[in-house]
Amino acid sequence: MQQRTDASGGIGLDAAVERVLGPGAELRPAQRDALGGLVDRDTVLVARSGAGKTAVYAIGTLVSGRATVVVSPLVALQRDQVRALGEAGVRAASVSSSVTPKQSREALEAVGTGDLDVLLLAPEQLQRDVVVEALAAADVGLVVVDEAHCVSEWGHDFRPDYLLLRPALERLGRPRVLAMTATASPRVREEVAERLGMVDPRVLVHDADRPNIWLGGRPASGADERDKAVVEEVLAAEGAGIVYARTRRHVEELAERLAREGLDALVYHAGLPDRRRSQVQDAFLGGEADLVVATSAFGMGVDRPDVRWVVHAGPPPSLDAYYQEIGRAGRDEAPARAVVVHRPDDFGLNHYLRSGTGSRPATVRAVLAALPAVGGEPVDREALGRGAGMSARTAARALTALLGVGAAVAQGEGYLRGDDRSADAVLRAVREQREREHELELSRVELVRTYTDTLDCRRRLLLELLGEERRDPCGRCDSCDRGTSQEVTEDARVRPGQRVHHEEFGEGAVTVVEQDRVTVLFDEKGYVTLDTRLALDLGVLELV
DNA sequence: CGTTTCCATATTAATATGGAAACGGTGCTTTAAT
Repeated sequence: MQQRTDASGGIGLDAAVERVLGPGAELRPAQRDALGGLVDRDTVLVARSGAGKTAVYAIGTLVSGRATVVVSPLVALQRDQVRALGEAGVRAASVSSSVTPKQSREALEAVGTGDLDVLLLAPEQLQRDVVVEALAAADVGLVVVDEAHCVSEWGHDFRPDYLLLRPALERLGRPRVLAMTATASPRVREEVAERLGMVDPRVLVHDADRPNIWLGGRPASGADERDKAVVEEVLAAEGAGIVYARTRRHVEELAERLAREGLDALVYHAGLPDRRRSQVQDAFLGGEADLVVATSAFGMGVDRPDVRWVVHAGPPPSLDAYYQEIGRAGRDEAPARAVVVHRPDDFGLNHYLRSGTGSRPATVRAVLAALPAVGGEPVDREALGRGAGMSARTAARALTALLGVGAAVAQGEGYLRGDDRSADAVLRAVREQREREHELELSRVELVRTYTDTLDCRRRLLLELLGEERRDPCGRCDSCDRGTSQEVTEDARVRPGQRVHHEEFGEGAVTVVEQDRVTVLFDEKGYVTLDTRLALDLGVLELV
């Protein structure tokens, strides 16, 4: 174990850099940027995988001499992360259902005594009192939210504890927060910052583009045509690759179809036993297998440098998700290829999958009734569940909705009413809020259609969505190859970022500009793609 | 939203049609019995 040196308990920056990165190594610009000011302000760091995001908090932790808590979504990856941190000279451990209670207890004690630098855990752990109390008593200087896009992508429905991170952070005494992700559109970045309760955060964006990945799209009219196109793509591709399908069944079908063509494809989805899943992932990562057909479950942790291509058999649920998935290709920076084969009818599934259900009204009503009135004594989640006659988990889900409309607030270690609106008024507000979110989600699904159908430069469209303005066509997508990409002229009337007003949809910001279409993210309505000339000339859309 | 499955009903009494119902993706948890 290394000796701490200076008075604050931390070691110097140079020493920390050397310990984490190795002798003689230097910080990359992205890392230097992120480290400077890390202790002064909350930070959202968007940097491509392989940019050394882990080193940022490892070094930050060693320098500050205080403990760091890392919220990491997948328990299955935490063991590797702990090991990697250990090799970098950082004392790390994790708390989860896959370590023994004894190990968990010891890890929490070690944080308290300053004998541990980094503690990794899933967001669900921060809803357990033993965990939060131990961490609140310890000297935690930084909370890192890794794969921070999960806050937005998973929080709403799938893993609601992501939305309860904010009150958990309050209970820890609001340490500095660093949210890290490889890709996120400005909308997702804003949501992450807001959901985590960041105040005036720094937003650092580095190298969103992956210029070595060639982008393409192939339309198909029927299911058979679509699958045939996928097989063609795979047959024509060289090197290791991933086929993404939307359902487990489709994954299995495609694997069989590829087998008939003599291609040995491994199958990966969450319906397989854990043992099989790790076998497949290890085989792919280890290079014993070069072809995997998978659902979106195959993703985080797939860090093989020489993946040469990614083919989507059907549209992804959002362009944020699409960029995540194709980002698994070409990490070695050698040429790679990403093709989406799309059929109009397949968008229906994404509509369903993105629709989300939310708590039943009766549940929301019961939780609301169980909350103490304004000025009362706050109750914790367990008590809330008991009071409402349901599991703490079910209650927490409804609580998230109530927090979202201000009908509930977190105070200290518990929750209470945020105002004295009637139950009917609150339920109406919850329903309206859900409808707004739903509409926004559906508009994100439709935005994928804008990408698949475009004749203009695909990369420019994707990058503009991610908040990077580009004028010149990229030269490495099918539109550019075909010559249908357009130069953006200096006198273009709309550019990304421009605020606009639409007579029906209200205020919004231009997100993507194509040859003759413009996509606007309206504050209330979500993403809408319009015919630029028509909208502007008829006065339907005005520049603000 | 679209596809598949299931069952009832219809008639080419063993297969066809149709309409209703079910299903579709990501993972954390944790307890009890081997």
